[in-house]
Amino acid sequence: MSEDGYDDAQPALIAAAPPGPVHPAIDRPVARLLVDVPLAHLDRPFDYLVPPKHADTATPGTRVKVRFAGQDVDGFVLDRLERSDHGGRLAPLRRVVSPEPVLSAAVAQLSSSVAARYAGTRSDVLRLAVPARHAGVEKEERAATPSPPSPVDVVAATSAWSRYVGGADFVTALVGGEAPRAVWSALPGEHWPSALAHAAAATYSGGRGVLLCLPDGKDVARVDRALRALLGDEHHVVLTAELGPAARYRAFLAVSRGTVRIVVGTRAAAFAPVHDLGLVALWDDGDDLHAELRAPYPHAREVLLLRAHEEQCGALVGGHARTVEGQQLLLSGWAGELVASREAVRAAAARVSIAGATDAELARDAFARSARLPTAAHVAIREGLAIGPVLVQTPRHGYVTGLACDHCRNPARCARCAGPMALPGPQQPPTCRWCGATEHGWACSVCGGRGLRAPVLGERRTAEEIGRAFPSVPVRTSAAERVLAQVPAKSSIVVATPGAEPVVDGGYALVVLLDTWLMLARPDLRTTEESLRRWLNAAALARPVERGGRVVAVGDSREPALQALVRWDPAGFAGRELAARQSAHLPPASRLATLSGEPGAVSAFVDALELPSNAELLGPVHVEPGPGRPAASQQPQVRAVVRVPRASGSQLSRALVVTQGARDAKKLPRVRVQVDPVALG
DNA sequence: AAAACCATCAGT
DNA sequence: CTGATGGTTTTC
Repeated sequence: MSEDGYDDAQPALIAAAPPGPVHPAIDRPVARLLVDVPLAHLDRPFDYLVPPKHADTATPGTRVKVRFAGQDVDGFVLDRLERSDHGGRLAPLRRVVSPEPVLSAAVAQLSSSVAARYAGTRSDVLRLAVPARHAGVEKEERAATPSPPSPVDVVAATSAWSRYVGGADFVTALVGGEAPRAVWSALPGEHWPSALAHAAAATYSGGRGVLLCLPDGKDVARVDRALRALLGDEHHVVLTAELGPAARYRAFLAVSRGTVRIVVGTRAAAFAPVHDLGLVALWDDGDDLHAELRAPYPHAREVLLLRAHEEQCGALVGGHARTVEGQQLLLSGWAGELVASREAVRAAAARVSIAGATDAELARDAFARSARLPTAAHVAIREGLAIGPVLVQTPRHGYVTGLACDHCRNPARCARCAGPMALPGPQQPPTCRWCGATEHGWACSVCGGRGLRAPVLGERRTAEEIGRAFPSVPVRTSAAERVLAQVPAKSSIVVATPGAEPVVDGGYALVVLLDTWLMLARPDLRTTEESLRRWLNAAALARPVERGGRVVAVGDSREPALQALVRWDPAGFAGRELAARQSAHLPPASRLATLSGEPGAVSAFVDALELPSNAELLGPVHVEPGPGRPAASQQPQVRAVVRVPRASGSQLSRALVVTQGARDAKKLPRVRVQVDPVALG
């Protein structure tokens, strides 16, 4: 972490008092502030004179308005000083937007570290960190400081963690004001919202604040309920974007003012100015919802780890799966492992089996070809329904946009450029999504097959098929547009897309994972890791083996990720995956940045970069104008990739900032820089 | 977006 | 050598 320390030290303040009009002497008449402009070369403090009428309100952390380069811009006061080291004359502060100190010293520091880590600007980070002001909320009567919590049951907290080796010690350390750091492999069936709430309560009982980050609103709601059950209503707040501006600012103020010191929220909550932070926790850190979509694209895990480092607090990174980044934290010794014994894992897990979808099995199994459901899975559903609810996980509609060979199921690739094939319309021949070539006589390059199938049917179609196969059983669906949080513990079938699986009291009798081969066909760096994560998360919802719980994965039993699922071995898988990344020079073993934009800009950027000698440069290559933003510029887009060994990561980030700054100063076309992007196709 | 800066050069 | 000019850099 220390390699990321942001060195923005200013020269000593030796200059004489500012020339120009002298105000009646006020205490520290100079305000040092960050202005809200997105240009990299202006990401440094600027000094302004504080007029006497603002002497008491323009305090560090407040929002102000200043005249900057001829226009009115917003800024945050970082500090008040006796004198400035700026040679020229200082302009006066125009207005104090609000005397509310919304940018704490800790978060100001954090913003610097995050900007440095992601080669972005502090103003971009601050836009993510500090929610928009809502004047009405600010005027509301201050919420009363809650009465001290009823004594937290530390024994209960300890016992909630006692199934993990070192779990009790972890809780004790949190209570005692220490800063333990752990990568937690949650047991299948674990009621993890309670476990997180217990860790929070333990930290709180030791007099410190807590920050819990969850992937989505549904998970936040579950932890919110667990915290209410443990501490009542007044000791924590929920902080998510979906609250709306007023409620969000109200929750933020309660935290910023120190009224409330436990925060549960989604990725933006990672910046919440919790007082006396004692623990930061992140659930399911492999979920890509933790990656911010706006520049500089920080990942909640990295933000929280930087915070744990800077604010010297405990850290808990947990999930059913283990990410390679989590594995890296263990390998480097930064965090310790919080896992259950093999026996405890075996006892908590369901019996996992693989229903074959190999060539030979499919050839014999007519039902499997038509309904994607091998006979073994069909039988398992029938048996499962006899004792409880059944969950069927199916890849999202449109999850894979390409076509696949209907015989060997390998993704169909363009003969010319190896791009993915798609059907542009109902009566049209397959077309390459990269080069646009149409393919009238397509043949599979692996098995020679000539049939194509559109591989993803989506959860509705799957539900229809399953409904036909089990006509007497209610079939529900849960997917992105309509997510069910919970289903009753009755015999029924739930078809859900990954991440939208409802929970059920007592667990599912059976969890079926459909089309595992499809998830693995995605052309991305993290495909296998991500697939295993999704399977583990669904499989963790099944009952333990002694209560008849089963998991059936439809796929190829030779697939390593499926074998890791059968053995319930997320740690072993992460270890092997990290080793593979190390030898392939991929993150997190390396630090990698993508530079995208129009061709001339990207190559000029690359030429100007002062790369460390051990850097590798790949590309630039032409890329699809990503589906992300509408056609703002019809310019062709290219992408270059730069990577360096992990130890040189901060050097790379600094070089990127320098080049971006130089280009911004010359008003050259912008190049989008993404450091360690989550997806790299 | 506006001001300050700077190099260049025609006119003295 | 000076002052006007036009493009570039800075922005407190």
